[in-house]
Amino acid sequence: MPELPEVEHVVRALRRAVVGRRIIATEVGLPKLIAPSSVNNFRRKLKDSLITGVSRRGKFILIEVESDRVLAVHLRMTGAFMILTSDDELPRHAHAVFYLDDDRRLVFKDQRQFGIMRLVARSRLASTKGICELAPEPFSEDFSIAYLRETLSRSRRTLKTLLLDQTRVLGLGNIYAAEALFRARINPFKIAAELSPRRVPQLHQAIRDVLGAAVAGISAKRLDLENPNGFSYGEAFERIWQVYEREGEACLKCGARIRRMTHAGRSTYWCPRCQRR
DNA sequence: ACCCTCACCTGCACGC
DNA sequence: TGCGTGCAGGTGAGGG
Repeated sequence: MPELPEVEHVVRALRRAVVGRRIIATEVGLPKLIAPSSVNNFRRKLKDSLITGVSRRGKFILIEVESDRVLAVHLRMTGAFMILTSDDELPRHAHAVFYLDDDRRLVFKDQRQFGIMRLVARSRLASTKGICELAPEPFSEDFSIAYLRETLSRSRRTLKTLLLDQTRVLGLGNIYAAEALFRARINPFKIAAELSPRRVPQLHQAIRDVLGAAVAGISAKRLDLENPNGFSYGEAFERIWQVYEREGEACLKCGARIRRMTHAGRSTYWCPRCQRR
């Protein structure tokens, strides 16, 4: 489910919940989750490790453990962490369980089984495939207007597709890509290289605004991993969705009917009046 | 190098 | 009730 703001929320919640805890034992019920590592190797390397920090790179959650290793986790569509006490029942699709030294369990569940976990040496993280190709963090100085202008100018893909490419623009997914384009009043089917240079700053600002507002909106909900009930991502920041899942509804800015089209395999929503070609 | 389509999975909502 | 279809917030492999 998650795009960068949701991942950031999980990182903060994990930080509160597990930093300083030691992993006593690990169980993995879905070997492909941690492939190509073997389950035995994975368990052995994590055994008795202190969790020293939790950070993020793009949509990867980085759980730092002793002996300078990092557990890089990607939630993909349906991955989620939760904290259980020793007598809570395991939820469906719980594929990895980390037993902590305070009698709680950190559980990774994933209905669609797309999520991945890789235990890598900290020194090799930056050169790890899947991570080394990622674009600059959207709130870093490296993600500048000049960077975006240069990136757009080199692509003949549509803006919608380009915004979903994590090696070009980091952090957006299908919802926030649509929201950012709406906010910038740019048509999703516009060829990236053909976007007028004077509109690049608007798009740049819209990307940061959408991601920033979502991070703030989720953070204000003060959700944590110990109380997963009642936690629906959609619910957490639904109010800021202005076009996503609003096909046929009136545009909040101009009243025209929001349209939806399948493009590059994904639903794309836009306002035909605010976001003319 | 680029870009598209499909594949990876389960589950849910919908129409017949 | 069941069954088929389409859809879901992500990405990677493989092909043109």
